[in-house]
Amino acid sequence: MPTREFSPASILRVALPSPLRRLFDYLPTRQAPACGWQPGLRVHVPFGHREVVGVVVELSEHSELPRHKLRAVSKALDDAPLPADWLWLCRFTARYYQHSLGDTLHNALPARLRQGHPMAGRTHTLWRRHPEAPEAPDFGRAKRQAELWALLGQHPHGLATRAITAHGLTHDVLNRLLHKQLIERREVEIAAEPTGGSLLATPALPLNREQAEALAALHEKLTHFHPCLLEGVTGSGKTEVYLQLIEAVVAKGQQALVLVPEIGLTPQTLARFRQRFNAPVLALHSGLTDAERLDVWEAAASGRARVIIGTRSAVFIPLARPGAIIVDEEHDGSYKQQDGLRYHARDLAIARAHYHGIPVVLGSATPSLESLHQALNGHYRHLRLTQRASRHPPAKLELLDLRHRRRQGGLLPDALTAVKATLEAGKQVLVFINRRGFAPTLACHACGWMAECGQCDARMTLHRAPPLLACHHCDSRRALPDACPECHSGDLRALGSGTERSEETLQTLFPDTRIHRIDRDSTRRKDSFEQALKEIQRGGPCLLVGTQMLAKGHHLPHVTLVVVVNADGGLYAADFRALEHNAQLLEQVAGRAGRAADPGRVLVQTLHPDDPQLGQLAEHGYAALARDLLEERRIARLPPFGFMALLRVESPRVDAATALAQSAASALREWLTQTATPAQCLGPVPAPMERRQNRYHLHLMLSADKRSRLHAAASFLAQWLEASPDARRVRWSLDIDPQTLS
DNA sequence: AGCACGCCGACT
DNA sequence: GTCGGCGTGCTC
Repeated sequence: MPTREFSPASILRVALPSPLRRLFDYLPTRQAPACGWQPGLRVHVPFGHREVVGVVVELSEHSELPRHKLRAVSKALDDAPLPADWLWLCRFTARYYQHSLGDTLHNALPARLRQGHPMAGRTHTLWRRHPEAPEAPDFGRAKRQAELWALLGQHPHGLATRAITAHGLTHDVLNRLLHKQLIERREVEIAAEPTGGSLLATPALPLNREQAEALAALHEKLTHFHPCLLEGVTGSGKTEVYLQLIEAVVAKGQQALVLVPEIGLTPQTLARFRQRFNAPVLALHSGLTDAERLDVWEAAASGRARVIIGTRSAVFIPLARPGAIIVDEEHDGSYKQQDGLRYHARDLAIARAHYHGIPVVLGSATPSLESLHQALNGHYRHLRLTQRASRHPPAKLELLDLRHRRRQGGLLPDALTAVKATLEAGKQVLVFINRRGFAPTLACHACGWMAECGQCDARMTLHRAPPLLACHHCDSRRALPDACPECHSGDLRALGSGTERSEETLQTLFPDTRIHRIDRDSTRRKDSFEQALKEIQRGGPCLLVGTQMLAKGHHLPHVTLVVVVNADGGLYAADFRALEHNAQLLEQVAGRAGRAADPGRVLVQTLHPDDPQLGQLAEHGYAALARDLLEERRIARLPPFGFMALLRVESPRVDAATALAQSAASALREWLTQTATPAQCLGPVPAPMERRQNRYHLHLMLSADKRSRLHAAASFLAQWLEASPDARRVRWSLDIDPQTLS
């Protein structure tokens, strides 16, 4: 076999699924794979006392180790390397986030591939009517068999097993018809499946002037790296711009990758894309089996899939002919992975678009300050959509003073009056409370005792259905005490209110009104959320009580009043991003009001009605507040004007965590001084809520004005930790560009 | 991370 | 006697 430009390698440098941030050298097997040894080939190798799957990333003539210490690869798993774009992105990610390359590759590979299963030659079973079967066989009383027969009649090219079982038909029914030789099965290689026909299924919608301008701007540079911020108020038609951009990309024979937030990948979203394009639109969502995930991977890598929609991890999908990347709701927190490899999918999408030389569109009604900054300083193209389809201007926030005033179910009298009027007018009301459960805690009115979690520095939340105390930071639960455990008084009271309590109180105030509570507890059952949404979208007066789940994305055309029970969540928090996130959330919630024919009202209850920033948000909206916040960040040299990395250290033993954090800090400070690196090291400090699940958390903050300096310091820190024996006894992780400080 | 090795306590 | 707790060390 010819090896082309690759000389017969003497050493294979392999990345392995291990936190160790280095490669491991192996000797090649006697016979090379068909393509010769190349970076990107998966291999089985002996590693310590076990066999693991690794990826060859370099070929070399020499090893640092003496030859007799090297072991040989057990076997090559592929006869062609993994996609080059994928490999590039993984290497970039590992470097940027200071993470082991082997572990990064492992994370980014579909489960089947990381388990060592072969890439190619996979087949689907398709079932169809036997060509020689009679037209209308008699099934007698076998209703299921007749049903299957009829179903296959509609699909002359055959139907996949999964599609058949989805109709409620079992393997047993299939086998019976197979036995009677009425149907036949075919194994079809997945790579050979047809790719769909004409481009447009349903016609594009007409664009307004702003949409047309945005689209024209995107069309200008379809063959270049072209980062764009599409800042469009709720209901301004961002999705239509995405769809028409994708249309252009697909028409050129290229692929589009669409990233959506975790809760954004709904059947409706998917249906909207699928209806629009009569080309393969594949979704990567949590409901897929490992085999299906691999199918999507293969379809994207081969170019058969034309549109791929997925959440955070979809940024790693390989693309044969990339044409554009879209990041919808780019400010959404779910794009940042919060454990292990802490990558930000939006940032990787930009890096990827740069690598491919293609446009990337970041869409949001409430852009992150990072993206807004890049748009304002000209690094990104700034496209704006300010007109709402409904012609009503976005509702202004009306601030209601919570101080010294009675409330029922969390609502002030003015708010209740507005609720009553709205319901009487036959419209819907959304009550937004960012707290699930019945009440934030249970307190003793006699001695002041409060229910605290035994494992966390946190109060336990009172739940009513079922009745218990639950910690929202760990999985501990407790039965409700009959009396105060401290003073044995029976006067225990719920303190404050959550969604359950508001629902209950509002139901007594509006006994004839249908109330839907939407939070993580009420939507445990698989499609209960979908069901509730359907009912809500049909119209008719009702009350919606819910958390963030309701705030994001969902189209609620009959809601004309939104009440925010408490807007103060982020106002005076320690986390410098809290206000940005709080403002984004408020704007999103407010966007739920009056999306259809009727204008909306948004009532925002607050203990700080005179707060200038809340006032700015209420009076001039998110865009105005965001510019103020950017100015504050500039003065404070905070992101996006400075760069940060956060070392988190945790251990069940507070002394071990503290000792490591302190010695890491002094090692880093010494290094900063010696190398004269202009970067700052702050801490270590106890993390907010220091004890969680009986583990103690400490933070060491690194900051610098230039990304390269931050990178150098973070790189030193990671190497120091990896070499430190003490670091093996505690858990630590380095978070580059942390999104939250908790 | 995994996994083996090794050294101590409390069981059939 | 040995089963198993987790501290320590190593992985090309």
